[in-house]
Order: sequence, then structure tokens, then C-alpha cells
Amino acid sequence: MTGTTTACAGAGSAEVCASCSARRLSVCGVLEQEGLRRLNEAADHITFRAGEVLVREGDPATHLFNITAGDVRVHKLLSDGRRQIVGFLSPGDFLGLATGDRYAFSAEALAPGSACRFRKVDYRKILREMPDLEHALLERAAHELKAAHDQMLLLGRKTAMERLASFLVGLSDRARRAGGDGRLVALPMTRAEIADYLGLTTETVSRNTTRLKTRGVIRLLSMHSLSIERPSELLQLAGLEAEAVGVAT
Amino acid sequence: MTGTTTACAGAGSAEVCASCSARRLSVCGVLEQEGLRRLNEAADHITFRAGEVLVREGDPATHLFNITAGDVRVHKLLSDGRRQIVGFLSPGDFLGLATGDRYAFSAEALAPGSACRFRKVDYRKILREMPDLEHALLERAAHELKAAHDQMLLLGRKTAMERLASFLVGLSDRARRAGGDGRLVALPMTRAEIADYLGLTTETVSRNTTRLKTRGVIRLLSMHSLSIERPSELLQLAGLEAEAVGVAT
DNA sequence: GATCGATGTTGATGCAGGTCAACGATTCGG
DNA sequence: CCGAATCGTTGACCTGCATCAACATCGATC
Repeated sequence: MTGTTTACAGAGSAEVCASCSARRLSVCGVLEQEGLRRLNEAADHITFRAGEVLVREGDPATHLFNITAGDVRVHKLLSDGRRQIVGFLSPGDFLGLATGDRYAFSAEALAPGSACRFRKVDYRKILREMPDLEHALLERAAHELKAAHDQMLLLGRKTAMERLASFLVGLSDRARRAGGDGRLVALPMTRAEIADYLGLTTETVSRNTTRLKTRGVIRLLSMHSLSIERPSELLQLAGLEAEAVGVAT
Repeated sequence: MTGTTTACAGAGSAEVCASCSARRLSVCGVLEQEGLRRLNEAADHITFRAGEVLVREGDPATHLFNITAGDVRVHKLLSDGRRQIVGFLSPGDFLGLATGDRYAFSAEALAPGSACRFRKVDYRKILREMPDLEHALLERAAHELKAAHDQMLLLGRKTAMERLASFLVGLSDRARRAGGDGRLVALPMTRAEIADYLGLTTETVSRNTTRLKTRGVIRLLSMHSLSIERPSELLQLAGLEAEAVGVAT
């Protein structure tokens, strides 16, 4: 399962960036020609296979990542094995923001993909030289913090059904941002991973998924993709009636 | 309960900052003379009473705050009144990082205090001119994000006793950072607020507090302060045995 | 320092979701 | 294409914490 990442030194040109499909979703989207070249110089372009470990909780925090393809799971463990997944990353997402001397989380690929990897010391220097990038990173951090607050509300106060519905609404939003229509949702993660993200068990996730299916709110297309049939009902179940989430009802 | 904050326009000098006891704990700690003067120019120095509302969830996000004295509660609500407290702020903490166009949380004073209040548009401009400040803010955001991840683990996977113990360890750490010895801990918040922070009920918080007291792990000095008698035991109960938390055992 | 509303504690009981168990569906290496 | 391991679903039962209720304590106010 856990292999080593394949690194190839940056080519030094911004060509890789020019053709990078994740750029418009990423912090580097704010940079122009020269900045991209500079950033790319410091980047290792790595690829990873499903199940590969990018970061291990407790290890010295030496690198930062910009996910360019694939999906990544970020989680924390208790000593007895209880697991909390604190996020799922997709292309454009930044990995390593919430990092001190050591990683406080592990990161593992759900699906094969690729990333730009930076040595932390290099990245620090680059940030000093490029305030625009630092600004973009701060905006990203603010957004992540807001998402973390939402997740705290979910974990602390929502019922199992509300959690699942909120999760699906979140996936739908992300799908729309990535260019989809928001009805078709991919589930690259397993039920166990959904459970560990929502603070539930696989059984509870499964039961509530069935309930949503039975009620006609969603339709399972395969084990790892579904279609949202009644978005407004899903929003209600998520406990978000009042909040503006931009889903056509 | 909810009153208006008392604002007095910044004096334009950095004198206020020079004598500000929160500065060494705050993002403005990185600034020198000229930067402080500039920042202070943009600041309203406000004071607030216990119970006063600084920010209301859903309102347009017009201001940012730097807490200089007192304690503040930050929370989110569901439409039926369920509440999740996402953080308690003390002097030196920044309020408003995780903010888009509208506040996604409410903030209310637990105790009388004061803050530097900035108009968001002004602060943005200042950040452009002072990369050091932006950098400090990014570090602060990274730290907050890490804390949020810890809280997700707590809310998603810890038992009631582990949550309470973790909470007390956190308060102890903060007390030490503020200059105390870490044994004496102030609880400026009510049991209900602790419960809403830990995803529990007041009853469960109360029962587990009693258990800790009975076991001799803590000693209640008053309703709103306690002493940690067995720090190592508390750490164990918090499920942090392995993690380095810098408490003398 | 007496009064009263707010806050905290303790006990009895209920239930949402966890646990345990059995079985069906999917996936992937050969 | 086959078989084994993994993943997902469903059912029966259990438990940790919520809920409901009664009482104790605190602290602000006059």
C-alpha cells in the first residue's frame, strides 16, 4: 500500500504550469509568467498511486504540496486506532498549511494522482518574495478555517442523517466548482472513510444512505457515484435551509 | 445583554500599542514603531461588557478584531437553536480570520474587555503594505487550523471524559502561555458553554467534572477556577499520552 | 443579608447510534 | 474469467450520552 512517491525535478520552465488543469483552482492561479517560473523551479512534480502515503502524522514537516490531480485523504489517529478524517483534498487544494515542526496529520492518496511538492524552507523564501502568493494562501487558509468551523458544527451538533446530507451537499458544491452541474457526485472514498469523516460508523452511513435512496432523494449510480434527485430536500435534511448555498432548488 | 460597543477613534500614536499587554501574544507583535503607528491609525479601540455581541452570524463582515483584554466566545447556530462553540478567544487572539462576505459565526464577550477593531477594507490595504503582518496572520491562521483539526478529532471520536480532559489540558496550556504555571486554570465560561464547545450537554460536563474531582485529578477552587492536581493523569485521560504537550509530569 | 433568577449537580429513564454478526456485492490479481 | 479479499448492507442487541426532573448553589440587586 505505502510506496515512495515518484519525484522528477522541476524543468525550470513554466510550461508545466501553463498546461496545469489545477491552476485555476489553486493558489498559484494568482501568479503570472515570472512568478510561475520561479515557483516551478522550486517544485518537484510527483505522481502517486492509490493508497500511497504523502505525509505521516508525527514526521518532521519538511514538505508542502499542491495537489494537481487525484484525491487525497487527510486524517488524525488516536493511539487506540480511532480515526478522524479532517478533510478530502482534490486538485487545486493545498496540503500542509496547518503545519508546525511536525505533521499533525497523515495524508494518503485515495486515487492515483499528482502534486507539486515544495521543500518548506524553499517555500518560505518564495513567500517572502511573492506577497501575492502569500495573500492567496491566507485567503485559502481563511476558507479552510471556515470549512473547519462548519465541520465542528456538524460533528458536535448534527444527527447522523444531517451529517450525511451535509456531506453530500458539500460534495455537490465541490463538483459544481470543478465544472459539473452538481447533481452528479463522485464518491472516491469508501463508506469507512465517509464514516471517519462524519464521526459515525460504516453501518450508520450505510443505513442512512439507504434511507436517502428509499426516499428518492438520491439515486446510486454505482458504489462510487450517485445522483442527487431532490437537491432541496437534501438541503433541508442537512439543516441548511436558511443558509445560502447556491443550489438550484 | 446585547449593547453597543464603545468606540474611541485611534489616537494616531503608537503609545496605546506600547503599553498594550496583549501585543506580545498578538499578530501586531511582529511590528516595530512605524508599523504600529500605521496600524493604530486604522484602529478603533473599543471596550465591551460581559454578554455584549461583537459579531452576529449572517451580518455583513465589515470588521476585524484583535482582542486586547477579556474573553470572547465564538459560536455557530442551527435553525432550531442547537449551538456549537468553535472557539474561546483571549487577549492576543484575532477575530475574523475565517470570514467571507458575511460572518459565519457570532462572537460574544464572556467577560468585560477590549479590542482593536479594524474596518476590513482598511485592514486589507494595510496588509498589502505590510507583508510582515500578513505573514504573521498566515502563521496565526495555520495555528488555528491545526487547533480546528484537533477539535474535529475531539468532536468526532473522543468520549465525554476524553473531551473534558482535553479541554482542561488546552486551558492549562493557554494559561501557561499567558504566564501562569499551568496548574491554576480559570474557567470564564459556564458549564453550558463548555458543553456546547465539546459537543455534550451540561449534565454530562457536570458529571465528568465531578468524576475528575472525586478521582483527585482536579480540585475545584470556585465555580470558575480549578487546580490540576495530577497533570499526567489528565493527559492520559485526554488521550494524548504519546503527543508532546510540554506539561511537567 | 434576604430574595430570586441563573447556574450547577445529581438521579432516573430513554434512545440514537454503536457493536456484533451474518451475508451479499464488488474488485482485482492471476 | 475465477476466486479471495475487501467493501457494503442489513438485522439484533447494547450502551454512552441525552433527556427529563428535582433540588442545590451562586451571585447580582436592592
